Parts: sequence; C-alpha cells; structure tokens
Amino acid sequence: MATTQPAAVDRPATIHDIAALCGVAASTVSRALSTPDRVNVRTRQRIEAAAAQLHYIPNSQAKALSSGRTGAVGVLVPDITNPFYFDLIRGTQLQLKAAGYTQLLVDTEESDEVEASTVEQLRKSADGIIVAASRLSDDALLAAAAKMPLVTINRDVPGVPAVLIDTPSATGQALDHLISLGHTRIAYVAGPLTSQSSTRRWTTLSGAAEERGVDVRRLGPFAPKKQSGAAAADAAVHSGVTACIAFNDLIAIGMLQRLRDRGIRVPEDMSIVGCDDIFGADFCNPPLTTMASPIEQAGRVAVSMLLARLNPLAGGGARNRSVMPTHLTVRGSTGPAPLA
Amino acid sequence: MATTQPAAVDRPATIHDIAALCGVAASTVSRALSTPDRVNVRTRQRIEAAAAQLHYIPNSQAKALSSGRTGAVGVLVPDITNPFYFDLIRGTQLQLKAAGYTQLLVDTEESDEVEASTVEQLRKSADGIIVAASRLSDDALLAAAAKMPLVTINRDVPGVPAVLIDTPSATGQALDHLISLGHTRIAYVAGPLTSQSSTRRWTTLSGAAEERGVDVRRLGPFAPKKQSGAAAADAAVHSGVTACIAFNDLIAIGMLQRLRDRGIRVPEDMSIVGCDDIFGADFCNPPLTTMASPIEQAGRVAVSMLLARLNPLAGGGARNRSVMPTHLTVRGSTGPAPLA
DNA sequence: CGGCAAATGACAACCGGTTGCCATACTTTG
DNA sequence: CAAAGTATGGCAACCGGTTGTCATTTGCCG
Repeated sequence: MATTQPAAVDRPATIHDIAALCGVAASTVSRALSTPDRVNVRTRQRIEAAAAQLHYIPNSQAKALSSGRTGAVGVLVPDITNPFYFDLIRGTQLQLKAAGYTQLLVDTEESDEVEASTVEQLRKSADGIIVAASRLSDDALLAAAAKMPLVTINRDVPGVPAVLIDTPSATGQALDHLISLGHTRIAYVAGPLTSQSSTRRWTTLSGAAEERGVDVRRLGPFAPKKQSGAAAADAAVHSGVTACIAFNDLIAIGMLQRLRDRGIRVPEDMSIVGCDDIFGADFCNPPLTTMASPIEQAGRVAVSMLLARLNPLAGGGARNRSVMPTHLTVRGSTGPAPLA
Repeated sequence: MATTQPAAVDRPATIHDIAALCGVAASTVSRALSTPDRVNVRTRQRIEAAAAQLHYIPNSQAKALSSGRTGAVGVLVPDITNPFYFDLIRGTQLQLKAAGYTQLLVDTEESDEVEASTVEQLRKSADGIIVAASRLSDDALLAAAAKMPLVTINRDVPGVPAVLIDTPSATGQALDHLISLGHTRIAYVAGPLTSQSSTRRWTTLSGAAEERGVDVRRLGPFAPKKQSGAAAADAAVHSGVTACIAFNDLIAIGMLQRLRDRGIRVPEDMSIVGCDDIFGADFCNPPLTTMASPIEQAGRVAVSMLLARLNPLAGGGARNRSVMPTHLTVRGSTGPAPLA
C-alpha cells in the first residue's frame, strides 16, 4: 500500500498544502487570503488559484483558536417550539448569515440555570450572544454582558443593549379596543413571573385601567404554552370577566379551544386578545385578535446591534436600545360585551 | 497601572493555569481531566480541585483542533419557519444535549446550493450531519456521506443511513378514509419536485387508487408554504374533485383559508387531508384531518443513529434505517362526499 | 536486597491557522 | 550613485488543548 503517498489523499487542504504548491511560506498564504494588501498581486493570484484548485476551505476551529474570533454568535431562546421564536430565529439566522457569521441556537428550556451555563459555555465558542426573553436576574445579565458582547431581546436592563418589543403600548390599544366594545370587567392572563414582558404589560395595563375607570384583574401566572390555556380559560370564566388579554398567543389559542369545549362562545360570551401574532393566530377559530409586531425584524436588529459592537468600525453611533413598534390586529376573537 | 500583574485577570482559566497552580505539567492536567485512569488518584484530586477553584472550562476550539472531534453536530433543515421542523429540531436538540453534543442548526432555504456548501463547510466544524428533507441529488448525498457521518431524515438513498417517516402507508390510509366517505374524485396536491417524500407519496397513492378503482389526479407542484394553499385550493376546485390529500399541513391549512374565503364549505363541499400534524392542525377551522407521526422522536432517532456511528463502541448493531410509524388522525376537515 | 514491570508524569510535537518582527529586495529621492 | 524608504515574504511564537514517547519513580516479586 502506498502509505507514504506524498499527497492526493482526500483530507481537506490546509494553507500548508497551498504554500507547498506555490513554493511560499504558510504565513504568506494566510496573508494573501486575509490581508490581500499585504502581499504582492501576482503572488496572491497564484495562491488564490492554488486555493481554488485544492478546494481550500479554512478551518474555522484553527482560525478561532489563533485569532480569538470564532465567527459564531449564540442565540438563546427559552423554548424552540414556541412559534413566537420561529420568526425571531429566522431573522437572526438571515442577518447573521449575511454577515458571514454562524448561528449557534440553544434552547434554554425556560430555565435560568441552563441559560447561565450556556452563556458561560458560549463565552469561548462565540463572539457574542443574543438572549431572547432572558430568565436571568438583572445582575446576572449585567455580569454576562460585561464579559462578552450581549444583546437582549424583550428584556430591559440598564446598561445592557436591548431590542424591545413595545407590547406595553399595544396593551393599551388592546384595552381601549375592549373598552370601546363595551367591556368593563377584563382580565390580564399573566405569563411567567420571571418574564419581564409580562410584568411590564401588567403595570401598563393596571395603570391604564385605573385611568379609564374599568376593572382589570390579573390571573395566573401561567406557563406560556397552549395547554395552559385550559386553566386560564376556566379561571377567566370563574372570575366573571367578559374579556381577556392574554400574555401570548399560545395561551390565548389554548383558551379558545377550552372555551369552545365548554360551550362558551367567542366573542359573543367572551372576548380574547392575544399577543405576538404567531403562526396560527390568523387561522384559529375564531381568528385571534392580537398584538402584532415585526418579530423577524427584531431578530435582525438584534444581530445588527451585536455586530456593530463586534466590529466598531466607522462612526461610533451604535445604538444600544431599539424599540419595535406594535399594533393591534383585530380579528374575530373580540366583539361587543354581552348584555348580561 | 499594574500592567504586569502576574495573574488574577478575568481571562478564562486554561490547563496551564491549573498546571502552574498544582505544580505539574499541562499534559498531566489534560490527562487528569480526560483520561483519569492515566493519573495518580491524589494528583487527579488536586487538579480537579484547582480546576473547580479557577472555574476552568475547556476551550472547545482548542479541543477540536487537537483532537479532531468538535463535539458538534450539524442539523440542516430546508425552512426553519416550517412548523414541521420545530418538533424535529427539538428532538435533535434534546438528544444531542443529552449526549453532550452541540447542535449547529442551519436553514438551507430550500436550496440545494446552500445545502451543498453548508455540508462542505460543516465538514470541518462538525463531527456529523443530520439532513432533513434534503434537496440534494442521490449522488451528492452519497458523496457527502462518504466524507463524513451523515444521517438523512425523510430521504431514502441506498447506502446512506436514514430515518424515514412512513407517510406513503399513511397516504393509503387517507385514501381509504376518503373512499369510505364516498369520495371517488380525489386530488393529490403535490409538494416540490425535488422532494422525495412527495414523489413517493404520489407513487403509493396512484397505485392504490388504481387498485381501488378511484380517480386520483395530481395537482401542483406547490411550494410547501401556507400561501401556496390559495392556488392549490383554486386548482382543486377547478379540477372538480371532492377531496384533496395535501403534501403537508401548511398547504392544507392555506387551502382551508382560501376555500373559506371563496365560500366553499369544508368538509361539506370539499374534504381536505393534510400531512405531518403540525402545530396548528388541531385548532384551525375546521380542525385538520392529517397524517400524524412522532416527529420529535424521528429527530431523536436520527441523533442516536449518528452518534452510534461516531462512537462505534459495543456491538456493531448500528441500524442504518429506521421507519417511523404514521397514522391518520381524523378531525373535522373530512366528511361524506357531496351528493352532486 | 536486587531486578523487573507497572504506574506516573514531563517533554515536545502537533492540530491549522494568525501575527509580530525581521531580512531582503526593490523603488524613490537627493 | 548612495542613502533612505517601502513593499514583500519568511521565521517563529502563539492560541489551548491532545497524545506519543520516554525517563523516573514506585511497588512487587523472588
């Protein structure tokens, strides 16, 4: 067997192979490929030709090890199977790919511990992190942001760059919508206690309710999953309200199902407002009135902010806070309050 | 300024730091951590204590570079925003994490070129690849599988390990279901031409239709997206069939919406069967009759098959083909054929 | 107590690039 | 034409681990 065959094995080519082929040093190859100006045009062309001929693909591990930059960005979401994150993930993926970065997607399973250990892990294997709906404490997030570039989505901590989706203001729109339909007894179906979004929405809502003189009570907390909707629906019915504003569309859709099972008509007997306008909100039965926002774009903006931090080239005008607009999309799940 | 401060910087600890702290060589630290038997118990304990004290976290890049194993597995899906892949991704993610691997998720945008270049890219940065619904040619897949461990999902190429979802047999069940409801003019709403699943389903379906003496025609191809449903619905209505078996639930749901808009009742005027039982299939209007399968489990099985190949420890009983069962879930979108 | 094998740990090369520093060669200028 | 400056490419250290090789220590045996 030709054990000492000099070349031609199927092993991926390295810069050393190129260097040997061109009769130059490996460092020259490295420069030709990453700092073209640092090398004579003719030499560079020879090297580029050789690289193409050998199907050279740089080894990202080696690159990362020596340069310190990994070319990867971690994206942490609490629950991959929550449709809300689909569009977000797609937004980050598209924008990252466009910038030549790789996305490391991690499902933190709604757990602050998993999230914390993932952040620590990623410190070595990613250049930056995007954390959606973090379950970490403010302090932990601040500490993490001090160690490496980090952008949050839907989590406002002073000193940490963030993309915020302005659901509180949309919550106000939702309340006004319900009031204009004659509802006076309204419930807010809360999400996880550790969710800042949920807290902020409730604050806005209770304040606005007081101003407008309507009764808004809080139910929950409920896990942000469709199956939580059953308990939420029962609680809403029991509390005697005629309309609900749910933490998110998953819960809202779960409520629709439960209400239907119990023979309670939507919107005749009970109006439901969701949040996020996820996949499915437009074709459930009845279609869900919900607070919509450009989620994919939120992902893109988060990536832009992170990359601006990673490559602080031109003008230092890197924003560190971006608020995405939100609006109420009215569909069939809200209607006039029952006369009762 | 204490520029030459000997230690205590916030830089992550390396095995050299541990070695210095314990007064041993770096190689000993490496062995203590990865080959515990190779080192004296007492030495090992000292090293472990030091590692814990310094919060040592191994640098995965360096590890990958020197050992050749990256500890990562690439997962390629054609479209992240297709709910079908949510459960699949969750299955792979869970199983990979359990085995200590990292998941590199890539959206190949339904493009064979993106898919091919990603596979090439991943050759260096992942230990193996899982490709869902590949758009590559058989030859390309075979070549890729020869270069690195690879498992396909929903793509059957001889010589390439695969997890298959047995939708063809479910398609037969769907056909029988429709026949038993009195339908005799049925359409198959096809997916992309490059989708093997679609092709295989159509083959099964047309064969079964002939046996049973019913008329099944093929419509399409259609992109596997909800918005394709409109065109599909129009085509179905125009073709005069009374029932449709759609390539997937996205198209089916899109058809439901379009039919509703056009005032065509489901299932009174037209029955619709979907495929995959994705998120939303149970709460659309009407709820969709569809072919369901354990998708998350398919992801887990794919990971298991891949890992068995990566770590060929005990008995070489690594299967290279696994077929997931599928069954028809009947909901409200199918009903008796109209009398017409 | 000598001799031999097993256990242990140090040394150094290596994975595949990057980058600071230096020597050479070429160009420009006085 | 010499001095000075610039373009170019090589050398070697380094990133943080892994692993083969080998010297030394330890322990067991006769």
